[in-house]
Amino acid sequence: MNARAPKGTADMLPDVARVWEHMQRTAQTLFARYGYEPIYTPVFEHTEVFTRGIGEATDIVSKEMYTFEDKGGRSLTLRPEGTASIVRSALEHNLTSNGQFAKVYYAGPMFRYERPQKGRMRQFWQIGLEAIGMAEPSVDAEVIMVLMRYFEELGIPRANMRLLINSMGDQACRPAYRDKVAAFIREHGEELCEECNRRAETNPLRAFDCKNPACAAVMAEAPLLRDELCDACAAHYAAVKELLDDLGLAYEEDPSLVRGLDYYTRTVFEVQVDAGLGSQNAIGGGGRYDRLMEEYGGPATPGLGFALGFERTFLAMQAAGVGVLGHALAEVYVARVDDSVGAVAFAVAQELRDAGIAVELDHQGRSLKSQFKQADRLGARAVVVVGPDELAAGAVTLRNMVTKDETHVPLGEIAGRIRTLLG
RNA sequence: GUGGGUGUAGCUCAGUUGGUUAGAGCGCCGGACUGUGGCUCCGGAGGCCGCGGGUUCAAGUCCCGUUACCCACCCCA
Repeated sequence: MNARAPKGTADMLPDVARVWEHMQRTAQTLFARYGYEPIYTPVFEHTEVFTRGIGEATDIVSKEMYTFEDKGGRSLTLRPEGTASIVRSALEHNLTSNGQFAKVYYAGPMFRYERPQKGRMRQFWQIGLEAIGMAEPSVDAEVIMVLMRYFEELGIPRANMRLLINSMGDQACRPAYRDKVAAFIREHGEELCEECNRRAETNPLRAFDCKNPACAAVMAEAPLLRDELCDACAAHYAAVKELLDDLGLAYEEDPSLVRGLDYYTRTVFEVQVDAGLGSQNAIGGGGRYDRLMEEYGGPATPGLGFALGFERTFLAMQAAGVGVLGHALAEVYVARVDDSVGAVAFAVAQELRDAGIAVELDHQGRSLKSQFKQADRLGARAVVVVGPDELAAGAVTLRNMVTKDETHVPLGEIAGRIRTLLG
């Protein structure tokens, strides 16, 4: 058989899995300080959760989804992102009815059928956070703040990151603006690439994202949504910026920041880094989606959130020199001198483990020397040597691996002595 | 979907103009130290040289195909 993980997937071996767990622990404690609770939703959903939520015309829906039919004939899709599922779940369980709100976070794998490259996988991991049921600008500021604090807590210096923000407008002002951009594109059709011309019909705002220098030059002259926002959106955007200023959080306004999911309204943001990600640059991003729950047939319910990528965040951590986590796999190693005392060594190890101490021991009958090497490699601070000589007197030898002191310890006192030694 | 690069030990890589037993470093196991680690020295295990064809007296080395991975385009986390 083919013993290779499928294209675009990767095994997270212990060295990396340790980092993954560190990222999740960090998220748990930080997010809890801001009042967010964990939530788990299925990794697959009815396909329309994504087609309706993310938008038919987006790249994700039009060409990147893992969609399949199950044995009952249902069309299901492996989640390409997290927000749609969370909002669907909030609607299903009425989490935000009668003025209630939900502040939740999740972590897990997402799936998109794309050509893999640096910082891009078909199965990739995200941590996301959503605040649903609140429309106030201070919620926007809070969510953005949590995201920035999270990266900092992982060791990515503020100086390495760039926070970009923009406003996408709402139902009152975006449609008119959209038409304006479409008209602008048609007007300059000959100067723009084929793709951008097509965008005029499907998703005009995406033309701002085009990396073609000629298109970028033309689009720089296009009308900006910033200048077309309705009063309510302009006020909201101004309030968010003021709050970020008050928090001392530096940001850049980027009128070309048009994120690739249709559900965004008003505030959108993205965190970019310069080093480590190859041709990619975003480690996290998000925005408001005040119309999404309505799209699912629910009541008008505001919300916003962010998502960040494990793989890319890890790359950014490594670029900042903090990618490697130390690991002590055992606090204590129980060594046996020969097979005659193997059962005693095994029992001693169990006793210490029951006492809450991380213990490793040899199962394969290796030499004492090799057991000490192993103890050293695992970072054990003490070794309990079980040998026939001391055992005859009802004792074992306890070696402090740091000071090299060795003492005989009666069998019944091992756990206590080790606890003292470990401090 | 398109383009470029690379596939040799667990890992990182050497392998001269094709020449017969395919190497190094790290890691692993053992020994020097007859019951003891981190240093040093010595020894050992471990290789369908991605896969399939072809050229040749001879292919890890050349040619064709194929596949995998990497990187880039597109777009996103």
